[in-house]
Amino acid sequence: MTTTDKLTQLYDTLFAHFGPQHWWPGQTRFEIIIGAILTQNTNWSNVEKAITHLEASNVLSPAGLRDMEPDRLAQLIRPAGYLRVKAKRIGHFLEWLFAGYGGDLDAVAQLHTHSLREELLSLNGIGPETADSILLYAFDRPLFVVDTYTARVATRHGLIEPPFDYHQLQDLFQSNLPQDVGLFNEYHALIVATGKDFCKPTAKCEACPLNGLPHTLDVPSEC
DNA sequence: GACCAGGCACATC
DNA sequence: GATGTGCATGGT
Repeated sequence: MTTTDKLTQLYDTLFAHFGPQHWWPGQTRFEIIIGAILTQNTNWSNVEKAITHLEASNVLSPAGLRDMEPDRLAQLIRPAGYLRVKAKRIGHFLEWLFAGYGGDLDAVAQLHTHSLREELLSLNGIGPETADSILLYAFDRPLFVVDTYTARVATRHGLIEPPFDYHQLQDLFQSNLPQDVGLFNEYHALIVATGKDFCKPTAKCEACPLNGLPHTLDVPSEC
């Protein structure tokens, strides 16, 4: 069985079980970007609370957040955790957005994928996963988003052998699947759904829909 | 009360 | 270069 076959089978199995995920759970480009920063190492339900606060305060826009006191921003996003860290990270992004693009995300969208990725990665607080989430979900660029769930699923199903880094795991998916924004969108969302429900750190994988695939390894007692 | 959650930067060895 | 640690809140 080729890697492409395995990845396709994995996707088909997850899609059959979970159905379409309709990601990203955010309306606007800007909201997706802010959500991508807020969800760093954080449960999405906590992020939703923070975003609700921003919406209720009518500041969920580039200018709205730029004009806000850092302390006040930190308080509004408090439920998402790491409030001071994330307030700073949002500030760094806004500083870049206004300094280079007048606060206009449509202008940012004119950049080529590689240039935009490099610019995002140069910002303090935006690493590979956050950058790729923004590129895929806010700017429709065909990049596969790798997160802890991806690493866990791929390892447990023998798709990659540790140790590996972010790029190696990303390359596994990108080199063996069609470069399709819709596919990458859904695939990552499905992996997250699996992670939330089944593929836990010390997990009980028994009921996981991926059990029974030819490339499923023995369930590890500890991962 | 411990563990986990859609990371990242920085210090230290 | 690899490994460890701080950052913070809320659900299970």
